[in-house]
Parts: sequence; structure tokens; C-alpha cells
Amino acid sequence: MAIAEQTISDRIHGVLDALTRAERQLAQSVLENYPASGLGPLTALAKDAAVSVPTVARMVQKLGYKSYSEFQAALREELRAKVKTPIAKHDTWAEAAPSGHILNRFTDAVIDNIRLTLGQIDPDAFDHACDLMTNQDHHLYIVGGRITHTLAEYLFLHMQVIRPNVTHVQSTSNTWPHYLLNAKEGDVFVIFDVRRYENNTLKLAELAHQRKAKIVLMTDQWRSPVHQLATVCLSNRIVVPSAWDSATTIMLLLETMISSIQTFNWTQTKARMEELEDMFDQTKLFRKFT
Amino acid sequence: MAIAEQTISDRIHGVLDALTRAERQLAQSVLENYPASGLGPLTALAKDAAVSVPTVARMVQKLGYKSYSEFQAALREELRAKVKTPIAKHDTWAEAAPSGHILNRFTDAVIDNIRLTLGQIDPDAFDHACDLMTNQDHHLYIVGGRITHTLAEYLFLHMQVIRPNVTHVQSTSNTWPHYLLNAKEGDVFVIFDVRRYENNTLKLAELAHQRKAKIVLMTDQWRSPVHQLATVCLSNRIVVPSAWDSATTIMLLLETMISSIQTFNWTQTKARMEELEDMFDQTKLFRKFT
DNA sequence: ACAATTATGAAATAATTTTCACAAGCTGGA
DNA sequence: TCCAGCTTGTGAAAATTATTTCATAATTGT
Repeated sequence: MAIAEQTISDRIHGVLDALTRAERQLAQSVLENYPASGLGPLTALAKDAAVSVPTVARMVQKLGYKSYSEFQAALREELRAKVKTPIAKHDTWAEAAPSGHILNRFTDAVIDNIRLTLGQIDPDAFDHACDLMTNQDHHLYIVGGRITHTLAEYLFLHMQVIRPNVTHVQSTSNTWPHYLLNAKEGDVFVIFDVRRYENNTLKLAELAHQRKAKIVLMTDQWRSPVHQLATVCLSNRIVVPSAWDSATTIMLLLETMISSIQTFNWTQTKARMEELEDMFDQTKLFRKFT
Repeated sequence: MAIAEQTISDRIHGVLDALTRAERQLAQSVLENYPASGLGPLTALAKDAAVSVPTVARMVQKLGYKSYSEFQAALREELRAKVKTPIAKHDTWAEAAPSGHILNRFTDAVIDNIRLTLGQIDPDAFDHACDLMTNQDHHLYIVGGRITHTLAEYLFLHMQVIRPNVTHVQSTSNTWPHYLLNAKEGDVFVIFDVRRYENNTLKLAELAHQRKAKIVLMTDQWRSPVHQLATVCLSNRIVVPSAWDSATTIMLLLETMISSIQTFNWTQTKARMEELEDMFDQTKLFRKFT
């Protein structure tokens, strides 16, 4: 390709910083499903991006086209050229990077993990887990390990908004036995345990189990020993081209759970969220005067 | 999907025999450079195929579309679907669950986020970010917000193994100004800031910038105001069917970075990992006797 | 070969889309 | 707090584009 030869997508990225808010919003929308959206009428594009019609015309001119139709013509030309190229394969994620780049290799692996994890998940088990976590009659404890405590906290932060009676147990800390003192029959423990499985976590699970608490386990494909005590066990693929395992799939499942629970519990969640917003606003106000 | 699902190209081939001379001539022209030609104005298409304008209108109706614009809309829709990579077109991820189940809906959205994020990432920017984070001549500070501090900590836990001189700055804490006292020119700040962007984080970024530190920013598609100060800005798609935004894509990018950095730094990382293992073993040993 | 039927394109009409001028709104600096 | 300058959207005018009408040409069957 010639030096000056650049796709319209490139051109948009190039001017992105020079664009105004509405224009940038529009540019994002164009890139969102590129190039299809740009090939429709200007009016539709404007509506799609929630900006006004002239904004589109102006941005198009900033991109260096005399008119919208000229812009469209360029898009069509680009499409025509792309289709003509025999092997214009679209099998990389970061098209700007070679397929051997870690961006593409890693993403490939993660997508594979997601596909395999979701492919073998039992929706009933998933729903059951969400159910247990929604039920506010019992306390909810969230437990993570050395690495997974970050996931545990992520879940905790959201569950805390959705409902009361949630505790994040730091399994590495020496204080966790105290939490168990309060654990009652029917209480729910969400436990994260991936390889290398942690002894602390297992012990905690055993104690929780003794106290007739229910356990939701997030683990890997080889399943932590905790799974024998668990009411629900969700296993994830975690292998990637790295020295460590991937938490991305677990994060996906986690967020899906949060979304599901939040939907069931929407009235309450909404109220609690608004209350939280208020409190943040008040904090900000307070800051102003300090 | 439905049985009737067929490309417009297929549809044209299907009716090809039922078409008249001029219409067939037109059809060939449409297929000649499909789909670009069909996305232009009717007049141009007619001229291109050397047929009259009404011929186009009539053929389009024979294909089953009420109007030319409807035909174009269908073409665009087809293009849109085609652009998604084959893997992203997956209809149901959790095959055991109906396609409307949150497991499938949410995963669809996340895969889309990944596709769009990776599709527009600049590999050079990514590599540059990894570079900055690898360089041990300067201190590495990692900063998160109210929710993103969990991601920050995830990164921190890994970077800590890879190299020395890493600090996790809790931007919510009152102690962060102290860290800045030590920040020197050339030090690197990895900052997480997604909507709603946090004032604290911006202030910290400004101070860091004043001290001539370099900033690697992980943000969303709308980009935190910090991006004006950032040396490298990586933006992620985060919208999902939930009351909250998704961190899964950010997590993916994060893990990819970790993998990349770890590879460059392998000898050191390996040594440090082994040392760490030893220390864990000793801790375990120690526990045995207590 | 002729009438009946169907296909085609020029031109007029109708619809849509694009562009333009202007005013309201917002932002950042004094 | 106000003003200057830039951004954004509204509505009208202009341009383009699509549809319909109708006359003519081509085709087919008898």
C-alpha cells in the first residue's frame, strides 16, 4: 500500500483528538459498526449517534471530505477494495497488529476459555447460585485467595450496593475465624479458589460447611477441593499463554451474576444506588468547603 | 436463526432466471462488486449497469423489497453481520440455556466489547505502555478508583512479582499525597479511570504530570479527562446489559499486558517467582509448628 | 405477419436527504 | 460573575434521489 493510503477508520482515529464532544460521540458510533453505519443516510447516522444532523456534516468535513456523499463514496470505494483482495481475512482481533502479536494470541486464548466455560456451564446451577446470593434472609460472605481476593472484592463492592448483610472475608487475614463465629445455618459463602488451591480457603470452607452454611464455589476446570462441600460449583477455563492463569473468564461470569441478581432485585438496588449517589454528592459538597 | 436467513446475493441468484434481460444485466452488475455497488444511489447503479432507473426499482421489488432504500438497509444489515468475526457471531454461548438467558446476552455484549476494543487499539501504544511498565530504572505507581482499585490491585499483585519498585496507590485514601512526594521525573503511573471519572484521580494525575512522571491510562471509550496528561491511553468498551459497567475487557487487556511484560522480563520474573514460592513454602512450614 | 403482451426508458413528480444560516447553550478566562 | 468564543441544534432552503406515469420498443403466440 502507498504511504498516503489510509482507511477512513484510520483517518477518524487520527483526528479523534481534534474533534469536539458531539463529534467524537459520532465518530465512536461510526466506528461501532464500521463501515455499515456510514453507508446509510446521514439522517439515520445522526439519530443513531444521538447528535444533530449538521454535526455529521461538520465532522465529515473535518475528515477532509467536501460533502457527506463524497465521504460515502470513499467508504464504498474502500469496501470495494477490501472485498476484492482475495485473502482479506478477518481473523485477528487487533487488526493493526500481526496475528502473532500477544494481543491476538492472548485474546484468542481468552475467547476460547469463554467459549468452553460457557459451553459447559449448567444454567440451573448458575441461576441457583444467583438465587442464593439474592436471598437476604441470610448473610452473604465473600471469600477470595491470594490473587482472587481482588475478584472477591469486585463482587463485594457490587453486592454491597444490591443488598445489606454482605461481608468480604479476607482469607489471608488472621481475623477470618471471627466471621465464622457469626455464621448461621443457611448463610451463603461465595468462595473463590483457583490453582494453586489454598489451604486457608479449604479450612474456611470446612468450617462454614460444619456450620451448615451453603457454599457457592468459583473455581477452575480442575476444581478446588472445596467443591466437595459446595452447593453450587462453577468452573472456569483459565489457561492462557502467560506465566499466570487468567481471571477474565471468572470476571465475566461474576459480572453476569451481578447483572442477573441486580435484575431480580431491581427496585431495591435502584433505591440503594440513588442513596449512594446522594452520599457521594454530599461528600463532594463537603470537600468543597475544606 | 430462521430458515429464511439468506444473503441478498443468494436471493439474487435465486431469482436470476425469472428476471428479464435488462434486469439480469443489472443483477450481474450488482454481483460484480458486491455489496459496494448496491450501497450507492439508485441512479449511479442504473448508470453503472447501463439500464434505466425504473429497471432498478422493479428488480428490487422482484427481490421482495418494498423500496430501494429497504433493499439498501438489508444490504447494510448483512454487511454489519459479516464484519463480526465468525466467533463473535456465536448465537448461544451457554448452549444449555435459551438465547435470551442473561448468560448468553451478557457474554454477547462482552465479546462485542472485546472485538471493538481490540479492533481499535494501537499496538504501538500497547507496546509502549508495556515498555514503560517494564523499565525498572523508574518507580511504578498503580492507581485505581472506587471500583477499579480492584483491577489496580490485580495488576499490582503481578507486577510485584515481575519487578521491584512497584507501589499500589489507593487514590481514595488520604495518604496518596505522600507517595507523590517521592515521585521523580520519569516514574510511571498506571492509572485506572472509567466513568464516572473521579476527581481525586484527576488531581493525582495532574500532580504526577507536574512532576514529569509518565502516565499510562486505562479508561473507557469516552476517555477520562486524565487522557490529556497521559503518555499512553488505552480505551476499552465497557457497556453491558447491567446497571454497572463491565471490567472484563479491561481485565483482558491487563492480563495481556502482564503476559507481554513478563515475557520480556522472563529471567528475572522466573527467579522472583521461585523465590516467592520458597517463601510461601516456608510460611506453610512455619504454620505447621504453631 | 399481426395482435396481444410484456419490457424498457424518458420525463415529470414526489419524497427524501443534505446543506446552510442563525440562534441558543455551554465553557473557560478575566 | 460576566463576556467572548466556540459548540451544538433547529428549521428552512436547496439539492439530490427515488418513484410513478406514460409512450414506445421488443417479444411472444397464433
